[in-house]
Amino acid sequence: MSSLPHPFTPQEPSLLELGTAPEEPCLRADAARNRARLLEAAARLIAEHGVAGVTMEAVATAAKVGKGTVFRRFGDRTGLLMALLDHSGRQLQADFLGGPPPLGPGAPPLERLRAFGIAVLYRSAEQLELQLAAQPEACRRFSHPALQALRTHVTMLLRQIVPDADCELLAQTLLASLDPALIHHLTRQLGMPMERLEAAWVDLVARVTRTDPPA
Amino acid sequence: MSSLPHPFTPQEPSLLELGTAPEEPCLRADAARNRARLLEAAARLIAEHGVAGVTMEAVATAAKVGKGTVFRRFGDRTGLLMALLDHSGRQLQADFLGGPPPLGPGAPPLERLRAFGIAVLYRSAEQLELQLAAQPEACRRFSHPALQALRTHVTMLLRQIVPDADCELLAQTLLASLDPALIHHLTRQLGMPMERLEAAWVDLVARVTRTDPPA
DNA sequence: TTACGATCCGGACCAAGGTCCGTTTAACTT
DNA sequence: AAGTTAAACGGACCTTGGTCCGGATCGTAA
Repeated sequence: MSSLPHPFTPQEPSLLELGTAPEEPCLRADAARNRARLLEAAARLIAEHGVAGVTMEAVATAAKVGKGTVFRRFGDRTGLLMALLDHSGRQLQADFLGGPPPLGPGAPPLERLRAFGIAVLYRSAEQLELQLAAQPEACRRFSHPALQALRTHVTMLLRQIVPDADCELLAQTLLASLDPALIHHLTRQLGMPMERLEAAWVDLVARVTRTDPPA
Repeated sequence: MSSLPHPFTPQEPSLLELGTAPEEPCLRADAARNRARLLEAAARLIAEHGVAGVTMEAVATAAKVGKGTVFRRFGDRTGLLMALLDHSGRQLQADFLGGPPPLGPGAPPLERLRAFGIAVLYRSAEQLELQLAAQPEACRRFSHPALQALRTHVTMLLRQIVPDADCELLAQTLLASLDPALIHHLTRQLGMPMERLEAAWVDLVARVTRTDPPA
């Protein structure tokens, strides 16, 4: 894998200010320097050997730094990848918070929402390799036979209810809202009661299948 | 972690018929025997030490089998966990394919769809530990600050458009349909063009925000 | 400038996932 | 019953993520 041209080619001159330690108040001089070095090295490795080439040891070596330093700074491999991702993340964030319409303020909410989704869509389509590397195994869940069965079933039901819609993709969305990881996050980490999730599901189904656009 | 009672307590006597090699046509006698042994051992390990205790070597040892055998049979750790999950997966599948209404055939599609989501919801809520273990890192993505910003933004927009709805959860759903891994799956593995995704997003937004009296 | 404490660095070390290949064995043939 | 072959087995071996702690450095205060 990854012998084709990689989407992540650092053209920005000021890669050093990439992710200026958001949460950590102040970093000791050497720590900050090493952090920058590491991010630069990681970006270079990605450009040269693809995401697979970003081994913690390789990054450490390329940055002329000890392996332990990488882990102390970024926690783990995922943390490092996330830090790299943070850059474009903040870009998009700035765009819809203060940029020009229709993404930024000024346009009506509905229009902004449309533009938002499309922006995310295309941004994701670029950094796929990196995005996926930060979430190992992330795509296998979609091809799991059991899930495919669920999807087929939901698609079939949708076809009977809203024949005109893109039922495959609608089914994907519905199933995405039932993702175990999401449920875990909502109930365990955010403390939402199951009843609320249940109500939200029923409401979502109602909205999605409401079939009366009088044009 | 995982010192509390584990949700996965094998009470079923016939654990051996758990996942009877769905795709692989026929398994050699010894292979089938070892497969069963491995699944049994894995289930026991989970019950005793939680999912974290399910080390490939531990499973192999407990099943009195070589490590290589585990990998040949299940591919990797995720594969093994998936195989364990398959059981309840097939159960649910049978329920909505041939079970009694409202889940099974007999009820109107809309009602079945509602019941379906709720069933998945509660099933997921049980096997969380296992589900999550099969998708390492799966829940970290939700707490990532960049994603939180997106969510806040979408929630805010939704509040302006459909103030009566549960906008937080609606936002979660919308964002879930923009998940990078999902986009990758749809475009790369299923070959859908971006234009279709874009259209689906616009349609989804329209459906979700359609604000006409259901009553 | 010196002294000192907090912070950081480095790389040896460990555990666990994943690979490889020579050996064994089940299933089928004659 | 013996032979043949494709498949399965086992466990040594490699890689890589992650931990640990003695020693080096930075920032600061005197």
